Amino acid sequence: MRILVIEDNRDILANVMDYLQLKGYTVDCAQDGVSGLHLAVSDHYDLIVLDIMLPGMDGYQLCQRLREDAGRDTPIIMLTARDALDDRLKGLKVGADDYLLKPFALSELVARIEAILRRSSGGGRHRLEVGDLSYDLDTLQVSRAGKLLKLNPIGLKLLEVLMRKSPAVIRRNVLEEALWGDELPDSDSLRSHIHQLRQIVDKPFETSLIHTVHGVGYSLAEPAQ
Amino acid sequence: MRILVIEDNRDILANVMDYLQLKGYTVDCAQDGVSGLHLAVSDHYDLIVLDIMLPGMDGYQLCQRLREDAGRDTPIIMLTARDALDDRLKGLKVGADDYLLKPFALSELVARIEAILRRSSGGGRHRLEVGDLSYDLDTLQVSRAGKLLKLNPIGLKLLEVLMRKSPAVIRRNVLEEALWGDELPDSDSLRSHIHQLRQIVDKPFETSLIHTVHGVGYSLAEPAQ
DNA sequence: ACGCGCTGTGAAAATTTCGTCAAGCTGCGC
DNA sequence: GCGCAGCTTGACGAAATTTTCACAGCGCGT
Repeated sequence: MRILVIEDNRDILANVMDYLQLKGYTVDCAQDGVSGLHLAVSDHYDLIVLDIMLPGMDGYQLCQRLREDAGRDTPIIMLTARDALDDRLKGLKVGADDYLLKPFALSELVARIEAILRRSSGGGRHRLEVGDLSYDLDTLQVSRAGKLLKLNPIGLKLLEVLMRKSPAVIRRNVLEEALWGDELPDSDSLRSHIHQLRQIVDKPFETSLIHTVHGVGYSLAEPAQ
Repeated sequence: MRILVIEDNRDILANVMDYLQLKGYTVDCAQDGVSGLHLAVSDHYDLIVLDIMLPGMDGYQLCQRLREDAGRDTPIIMLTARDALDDRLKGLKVGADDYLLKPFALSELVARIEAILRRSSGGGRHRLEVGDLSYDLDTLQVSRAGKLLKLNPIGLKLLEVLMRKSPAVIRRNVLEEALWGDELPDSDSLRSHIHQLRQIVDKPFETSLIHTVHGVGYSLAEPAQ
């Protein structure tokens, strides 16, 4: 479990980091808002401990930008020295998951962290559905009409893009970029993968969901539309 | 959802009850510790809002007797006017799930209630369970089908991550990050550890819980799913 | 109808990833 | 220093996946 601690007071920061590492967490830190936000966006964390008062950018702004600009829903626990009601509410309103009043016991922080991690790991079930086709993004299980389908990593990625934008048509170059980024293969292997995907997703069933748009790309949609 | 509010101040009590009923909860109340405990034991509630300072029996005693004598683990949110650290800790230690400092906004109380209800419906305590596999995070004991298993530190960590997110698939790099943070080993030693973990967790039993997802990572789940 | 370019199809070749094992390394208690 | 447990590394065959290629068929403009 990776935790990011953003706190400008060196003493508190060192204490918190030591204790969390002792508890088996992997801990990174930042001492100001800007670098904290940068870390939070560029790397993956399971939870963020965020001080309100920070040089550069305060905790509220950081939280808000992380949620709204970057679209991350990483759980956040806020640390605040003030106990005014408005501050607590403001934190929750801006998207924090919990708060802790200074001074706090390290054991209490850990209790909060565990509670939040328990909550967030259980709740997030991401799933894509188009017609009778369903794709669980957590377990990577794809099924159609109740039947489980076995897909390759590339097949999964392809399907994800197609389902996300369904029923829109996706251009070939967009699909290729989604699969390979900038370093795309010499030959046109996208065709082979679409073919393979069809074998698994469409072939065993009555109706086809994957449609080709000549000269443009592919789309995934129910026949009704 | 049934909520029991134990609070001796009539104004606060009336306010809280009105607001909670407005939010769709079924609310009962008590104005002293003894009748509060009686209600909590004799009836079923999904959550209890408990004031610390009560005539007859204070909140700590009530909480403790509810947990230890009656064996109920009904979630409890404590209300305290003091913000001394010891009081908060004492509440959590005695078995409360959360606390709220007076004065508080009713909207905040509801937010807390919803968080707790979400949490308690989904989760256990300091123990992870998947199928017949169980991992006590306090004693670090892992057992399957009643048999105790002996694991290395790395094995434990690996298992913890896999069980926490079960039945989701965990990507290789996430596992590596969880084990080694940023300083990951030169070669692919994750494979060796998975192998070792399998020898202990899966090999001696009928069914396998650890599954590899080629090109992605690993998952821990019951075969049924 | 014709031809060119785009697409579907199938299979072999190339590459990557995986399971397994054994040897070597490190830190630690004795 | 010795032995031990835990961790890392490298090697190998096996399995799965991805790429490449050749060819047939189709769409579309002329």
